[in-house]
Amino acid sequence: MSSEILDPVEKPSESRTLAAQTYESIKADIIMGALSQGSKIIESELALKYGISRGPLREAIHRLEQIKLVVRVPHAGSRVVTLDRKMMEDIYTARESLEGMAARLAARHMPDDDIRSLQELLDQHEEDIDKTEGKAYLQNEGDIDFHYCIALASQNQWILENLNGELYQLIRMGRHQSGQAPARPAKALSQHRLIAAAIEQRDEELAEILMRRHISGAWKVVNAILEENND
Amino acid sequence: MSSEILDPVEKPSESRTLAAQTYESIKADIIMGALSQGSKIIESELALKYGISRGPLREAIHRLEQIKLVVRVPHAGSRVVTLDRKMMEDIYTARESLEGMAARLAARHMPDDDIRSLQELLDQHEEDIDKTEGKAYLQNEGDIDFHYCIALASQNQWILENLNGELYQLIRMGRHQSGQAPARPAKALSQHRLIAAAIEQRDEELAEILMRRHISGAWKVVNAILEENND
DNA sequence: AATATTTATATTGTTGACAATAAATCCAAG
DNA sequence: CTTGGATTTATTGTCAACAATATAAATATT
Repeated sequence: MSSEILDPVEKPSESRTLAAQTYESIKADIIMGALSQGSKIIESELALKYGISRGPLREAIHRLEQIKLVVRVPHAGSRVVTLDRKMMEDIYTARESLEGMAARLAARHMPDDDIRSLQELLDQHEEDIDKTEGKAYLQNEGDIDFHYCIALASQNQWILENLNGELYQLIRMGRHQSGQAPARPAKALSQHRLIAAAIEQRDEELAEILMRRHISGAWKVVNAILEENND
Repeated sequence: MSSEILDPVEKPSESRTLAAQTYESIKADIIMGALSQGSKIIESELALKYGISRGPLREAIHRLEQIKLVVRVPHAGSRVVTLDRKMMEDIYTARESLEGMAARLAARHMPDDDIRSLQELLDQHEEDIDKTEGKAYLQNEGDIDFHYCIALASQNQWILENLNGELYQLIRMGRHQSGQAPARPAKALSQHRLIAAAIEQRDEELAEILMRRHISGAWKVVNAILEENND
């Protein structure tokens, strides 16, 4: 269960359509901040930049609009989304709801072997924390790894797609903007272990409750950072 | 709070783009069954049918793909989605999670005036049930009205958009396919009243639990119908 | 006759030009 | 100066032709 699992279909960029390739490129540029929040997106400009025509670029932008990385108003144009506090709150609340349910479903459906793998993943994270103390980036990716495993184990396609395809992207973008914020890796790890244990014991109720607490706690930290930064 | 609230932005179709108009048309055709499940979508054919060129039609199809009414495979084409039992289960589960949270948030945020309006809406539904006994269609739309009000009252944009824009559409489509199935309007109404009461009392926990029970109960009914029909 | 290979056809992907709209600029009147 | 309205410009929306790909049909080979 490596970190690459996060980009599920990474076909050689040759075989995919231009629209799909460009979609991935722009998405990465937005998440990593190369395209900054609120900046205007001019189709002809970007088409030139990515070396394609406006057709496929348009398709890419529409897809980005659907996952809420881009805001578009007819005839007026598109901008990179601006992540304000309220939007982040909405996202974390939706995530708490869906991921709580995912944890419940994981406790119901996850095969024993996969639960063992999940716990090995947490062992790996523990090592990483000891070794690379302070380097928040890896911890964050590790954190997403764990949550992705739960979403996958829910075996609920809708929940998986919405968490992985939309909510996690927005949360990543938020992190990159407010300077790799979260961290507190040790506390997160211990909570992850409790959740995994609940799943192992097939305790659906507990798994859901613990996951919801975990995420609502994460939100409180993020919220504090957002409030002191600005707004 | 009339039924029209369900299509929030109904600008005169003149002012909108062709892509947007066509998107609405095709969406309606799919939901009402004019385009049947699993049928192939040929761009040039539909473009002719709706009297536009392939460009905007393509945009409409991409948007339909995003709300999962259409399944597309690159270079091969698109088909109207096929709602199998597993997919419906996933949808109802996601809905249970999100709408449970919406009920919780409604109990927290909904203004007193709106709660009164909500209860008047339920009075209206009661009259409708007495009058039009048996006519399931109105009851179903009424049911969606109630749930839409809750989603709106959550004041969570992400949850609102995903319930209203995606999940409700799929559920409507499912209903039209399996012949206006659900009904049981009296039982649904009494549950709606309990939920509204919990919201009125600002009991978040109860509102969430009642909503989840309500939806999981609805799923059991739908599931039974699906299993006897086929599969 | 069955299977593999090639050819043909239908359908999607991509492009550049054109039309329609909205934002920006400029000018005139107060 | 400021403000209101016309004019220009930049940008998006739409179209029709072309290229690339996958499915279907036809042919050849065992």
